[in-house]
Amino acid sequence: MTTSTNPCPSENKKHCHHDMQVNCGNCRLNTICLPIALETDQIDQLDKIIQRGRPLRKGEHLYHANDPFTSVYAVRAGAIKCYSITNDGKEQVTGFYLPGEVLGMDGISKHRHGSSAKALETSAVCEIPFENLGDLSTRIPSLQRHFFQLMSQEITQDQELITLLSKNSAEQRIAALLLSISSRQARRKLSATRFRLPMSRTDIGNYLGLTVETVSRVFSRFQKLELIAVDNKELELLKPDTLRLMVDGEEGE
Amino acid sequence: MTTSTNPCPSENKKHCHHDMQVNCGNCRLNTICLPIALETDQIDQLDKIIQRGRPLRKGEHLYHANDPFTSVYAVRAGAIKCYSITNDGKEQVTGFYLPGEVLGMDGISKHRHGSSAKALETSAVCEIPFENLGDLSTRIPSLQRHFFQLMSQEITQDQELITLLSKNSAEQRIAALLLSISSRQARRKLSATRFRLPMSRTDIGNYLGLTVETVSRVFSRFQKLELIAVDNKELELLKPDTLRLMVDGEEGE
DNA sequence: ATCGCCCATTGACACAGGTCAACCCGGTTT
DNA sequence: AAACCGGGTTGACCTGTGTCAATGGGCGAT
Repeated sequence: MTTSTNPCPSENKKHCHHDMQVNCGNCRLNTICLPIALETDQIDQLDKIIQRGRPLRKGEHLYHANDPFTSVYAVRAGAIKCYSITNDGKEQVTGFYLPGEVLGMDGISKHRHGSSAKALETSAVCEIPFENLGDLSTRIPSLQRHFFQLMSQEITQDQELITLLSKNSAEQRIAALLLSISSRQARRKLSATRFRLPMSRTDIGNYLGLTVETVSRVFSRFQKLELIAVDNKELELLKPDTLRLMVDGEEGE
Repeated sequence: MTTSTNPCPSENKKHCHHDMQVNCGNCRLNTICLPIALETDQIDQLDKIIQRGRPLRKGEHLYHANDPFTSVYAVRAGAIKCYSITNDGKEQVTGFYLPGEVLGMDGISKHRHGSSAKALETSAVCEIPFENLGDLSTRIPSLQRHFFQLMSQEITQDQELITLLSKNSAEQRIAALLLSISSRQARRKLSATRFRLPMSRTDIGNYLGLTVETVSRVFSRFQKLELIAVDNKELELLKPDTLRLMVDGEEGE
């Protein structure tokens, strides 16, 4: 409920007293982030292992693919894009992470990050050293359970994306992405119908397996049909129900 | 360390005494399955919570989407296909699971299975009740770590599939699947170049976001180019290196 | 054997989305 | 203010894959 939307207005300063005050107990995201389902004193324990660095500026990396894996990260503000480079040198966007969401879990298996993570805008993240989280999880079973759930959720989401890519048209994919962002906005108690897209058209296309041109055309088409109103990255969903219908599509029947 | 490679040679018989004797300690898959990295006495503890039911016949379900989630499963023999039904009623294959592989982890987050699991041929699975596994994990940190790794691996694999679907041609997708099965064969010390595809062309197409017709045409083309030899479901990779090149593709350059 | 069924293959054609190219717009450099 | 640059939009055309339809082959049931 701060007046400024930017968590750290003086982002150039090395230390931002704003950030130093943050902890899981008072973070306004603690009902949707890792601490969910933890007791107050357990949150304090979790809090002790979490590290909060300086904010990332747009374009800065949180980690690179193949960096040794040490931590997972929770987004506190801003937006992070995860991507990997395919063997033939192309970028593949694997996900967008918004405040309250946890990224980096794909690095656990190989002890190296499987993808790179880059700030799409000025962002703040909480670093959660994985060793400590593992230890703590053996002492707080509900934390272990919750973390299992987080990973399982990531799997479910990836599988939904797989379905989207393998079965749905360009329009359906884009409608689905817009609705996904919308519902994640709602989870944070922000407007579900008006928001700013943190990522470029190119990123959207890359994520959804489409070219920029197609993304642009679909946006234009949606605009013409008055399903949405776009002004560059500012977006308003005018008829979310219609979009929902497109995604849940009767067409195939 | 058994002499027979097939854990249940007389697979038509309702009860196969072989199966009743199986435990993690003597299972020939224990170097690639869950017990990996456990001590002997820890394996015994794991073994105690694992349940081994009767084999599944082809077409039988291990669980259905939306069944309450209680367990994850390790395949001991045969092959399992996981799939979900999209909101417009189409099937989406989300994965094929071969011996030594663990499935069902997408159910953890919602306490319900996110997909259905069906035997592609006569199969045997080990059921691992998740509550018990969680408890045991708090006492055996290496088990917890390994299970985290398994889930992370599933995430990585899903992301690879996402990349495949969003960036690669029909030929590349199919080449990639063949190589994936090949390497999983090798992991089990079976031939990496000759094997039987347990799934139908339709399933392959569904999994890879292609139609049956396209799958069939690509198989024919590969056959004509003498990259593979196909006889219905029997497959031989004649030039795995060429296939590998197709997947790692220079083309885009 | 014969029937029926399902899976696989092949061909002809259509179309969604990719490719290539031109242009626009807002911001930054000179 | 001119030149530049990256991101976005739009148009014209092309192509890989889907769609539809016909045919064949394997296998279980009778």
